[in-house]
Amino acid sequence: MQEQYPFAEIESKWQAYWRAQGQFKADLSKTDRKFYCLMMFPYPSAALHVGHGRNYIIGDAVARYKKMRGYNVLTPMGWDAFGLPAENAAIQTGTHPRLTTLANIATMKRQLDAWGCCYDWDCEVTACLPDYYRWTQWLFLQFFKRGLAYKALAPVNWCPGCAAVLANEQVIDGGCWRCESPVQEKRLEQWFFKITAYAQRLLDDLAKLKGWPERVKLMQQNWIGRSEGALLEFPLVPRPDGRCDSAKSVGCFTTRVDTIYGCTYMVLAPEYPDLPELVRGLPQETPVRQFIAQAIKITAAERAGDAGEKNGVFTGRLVINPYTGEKIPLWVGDYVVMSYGAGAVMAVPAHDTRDWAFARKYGLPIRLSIQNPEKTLRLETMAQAYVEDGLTVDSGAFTDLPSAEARARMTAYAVEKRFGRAFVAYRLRDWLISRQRYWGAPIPIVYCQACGIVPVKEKDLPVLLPEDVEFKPTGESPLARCPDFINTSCPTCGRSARRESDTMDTFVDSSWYFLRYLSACDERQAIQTELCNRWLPVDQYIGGIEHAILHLMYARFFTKALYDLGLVGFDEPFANLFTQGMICKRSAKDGQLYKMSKSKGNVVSPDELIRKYGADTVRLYTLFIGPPEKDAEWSDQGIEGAARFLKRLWRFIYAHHAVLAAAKPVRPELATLNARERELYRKAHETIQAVTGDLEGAFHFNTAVARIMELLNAVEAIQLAAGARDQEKAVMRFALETIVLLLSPLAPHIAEELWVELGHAPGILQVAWPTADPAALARDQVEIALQLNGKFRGTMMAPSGSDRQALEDLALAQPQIAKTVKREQVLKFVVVPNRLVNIVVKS
RNA sequence: GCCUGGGUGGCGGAAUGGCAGACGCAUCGGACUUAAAAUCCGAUGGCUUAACGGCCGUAAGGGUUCGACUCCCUUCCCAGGCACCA
Repeated sequence: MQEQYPFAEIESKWQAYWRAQGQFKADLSKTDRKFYCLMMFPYPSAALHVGHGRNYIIGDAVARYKKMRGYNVLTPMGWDAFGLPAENAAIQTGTHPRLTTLANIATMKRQLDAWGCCYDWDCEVTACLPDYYRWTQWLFLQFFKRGLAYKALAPVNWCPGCAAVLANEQVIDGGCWRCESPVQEKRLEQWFFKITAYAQRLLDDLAKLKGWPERVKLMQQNWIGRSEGALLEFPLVPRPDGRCDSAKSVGCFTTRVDTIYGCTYMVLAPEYPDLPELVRGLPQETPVRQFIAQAIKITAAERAGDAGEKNGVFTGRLVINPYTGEKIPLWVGDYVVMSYGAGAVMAVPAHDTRDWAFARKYGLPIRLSIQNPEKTLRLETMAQAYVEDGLTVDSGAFTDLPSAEARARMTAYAVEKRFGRAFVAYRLRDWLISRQRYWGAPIPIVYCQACGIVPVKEKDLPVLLPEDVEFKPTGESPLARCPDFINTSCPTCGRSARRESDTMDTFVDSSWYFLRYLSACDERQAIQTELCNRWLPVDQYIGGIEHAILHLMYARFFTKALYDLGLVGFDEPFANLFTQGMICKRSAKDGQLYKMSKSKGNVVSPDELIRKYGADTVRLYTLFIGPPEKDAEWSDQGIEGAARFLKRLWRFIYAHHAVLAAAKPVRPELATLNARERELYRKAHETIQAVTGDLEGAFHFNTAVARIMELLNAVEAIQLAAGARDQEKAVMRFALETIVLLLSPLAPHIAEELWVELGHAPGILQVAWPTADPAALARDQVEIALQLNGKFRGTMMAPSGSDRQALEDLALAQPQIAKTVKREQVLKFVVVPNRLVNIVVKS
């Protein structure tokens, strides 16, 4: 054993050992005590930085810990390898995305190895290779067959930066999730997955996800946005010019039917499909058309940013309030959203903030239909809408009912009179999956003049991405300009036809990869149902909070759809989810704290740090940096602490190597230990207990590392001499072995090496995780806190398990108490056995 | 605006009703060294005291309790999610 901690040498040695021994090869045939440990697979950008590392280091620590606890652990890794950055790089440099992607994968794989993160590489999947995307296409066809994939003309989010459309989930604050360009609304024909068909199940089944963070479930719940209400038809008053309308009524969705008697007008969204027809030939046609043109032009971001200012125009048409028979004006307004509910709202200005503002602006009537419990609302004195529930007033047969009851009875009335029904609206929209870009899985569809939209035959999959393509983005897929790709024959009639030129959103690729790991090399089928049913749901999923809605909702949707298709026998993919916080670093430019990213120029490369300190140091610091679910600031100085700790551990074992080697390998006998030995022995067991609790429960790696550091501090406080008693040597050896074992999931290389130096056979992962001995944890004497009227007044020692009376007597006998307090003065003793005595006296 | 988290030394953080500040970073002092680095030892919330000690202190204010960083109420601030969603 050498004096200096030779991290570089031992790290490559043990990495080779793990690989050679196949330490992380899962035996898929055995599923008793199975543990599927999954980390979100990375997008192969240029290289990993220490911020990415948190995910893999936590995952690796969990996998190693579970292995030592005797689980059959599956930890696969793969690559979310399709995506825009590689294509954008190709536009700039001319290098094909396939080449840069594969080169990046090689780099990142090397980095993961260097970190000591171990995976079963036999299960590796790479989303951009035909043997993977072939099955992504196959799944698309299954969805298509079931009507879950459809093409529709719809207003979509267009990102001018990426020259492609985006799904709703990919629009953040009106901008593109990737490049932050303001998103524009366009009407385009696009492919969608019918995720809304699963809205209710996605919502309901959140309750099943006991092992998910509450905030992630809440975010999904908000995103799905379920609202219960009623769908009501307002009959159209016939046109003044006597011509006919194709629609007889205008439907609207409301959650507040109870306010209907206060409804004084109705508003349509500018995009309302029937609107042009409704106004055709009327004097209002021109102003309405102008208004529509203007409203549609402004982007979603502008609309959101300008919330508050509401604009609209009268359509010249009237509708009839089906409850009152009253004729009310029909308006068009830019505050009504087409894609929610029915694209129309019944306006109750007295009881809705937006309607209030609109009515005030355009001088529309305001009528009170809900009274507050104090019955103090007067229209003349109201400064804003009263939006709470209350009691109905001036509501005909429904007057004087509590809001909830009014809603129930009014909805029932609508059903009875056949002008409405109860309805549930969701905020969730269908998932727009087509992208006008090259580097993705082609959508396996063919357009035939005669047969229309025709799916590619399954036996003809994959639809291969052509190699030689002009990448420049124009808003049309580069594939559309590739005649060899585009021109094909119809799978049904054989006549000449065109291929779909759009590719799939890369979130499609990542919605099922965790299933493919179980059969990565299967050329006959996408998913091995039996195997998946035995290994899933995933026991522990680990990834970033940024996917709380995006990937995590898409993957849940896919799993449910595949369940319905009979391809898997479970309907939730991830039983337990852990979302780690991001690693941030101050920017050298402006001193602000940013998420580590290449664009901010604040990345720290692991390569250099591993060269300087070793992988174990980087791992230990990454785990110690703070609570893993919270964001943390990377500190170049902080890592020194982790480095010092490992060096101290190494040096201590080096310095006592001979003594320890000479020690008889005996288990310490409690009864024969002296006080000092007993203390260290207990500390070791306390550490086992604490660290196990930290790893088992909520992944408190930061406190686990702190406990192990404490144990080393206690060890170092004892100078073990060559002539020390056998018992002392035995306790010392036990404490050191405990440190090494507890450290092995966190800093595995040094743990393997020191385990061997302590005289054991190689292969610490095969060693059982230690358990704390209750007898060793027990104490004869305990320290008890003394309080006088709740204020701390020192401590005293007492025999463990002393009863209340004994503790009271002992407390009164303590000099600092006896000085000022006599028993007669005591009003009350508060005794917490083994912890505290509080003496309450009259003050 | 609504919904979630948070706010503790110079810094990252620990403690979830019972000795606030574990562990680490930084800083200061000392040892070793010709010197420096590395390493080791010690100090390190504020005020006060010659000292023992005392008082104050977990965003602010109030409450519950023998006892509150922890529970409750009010306010402020920060972060995240949703947002003309009817």
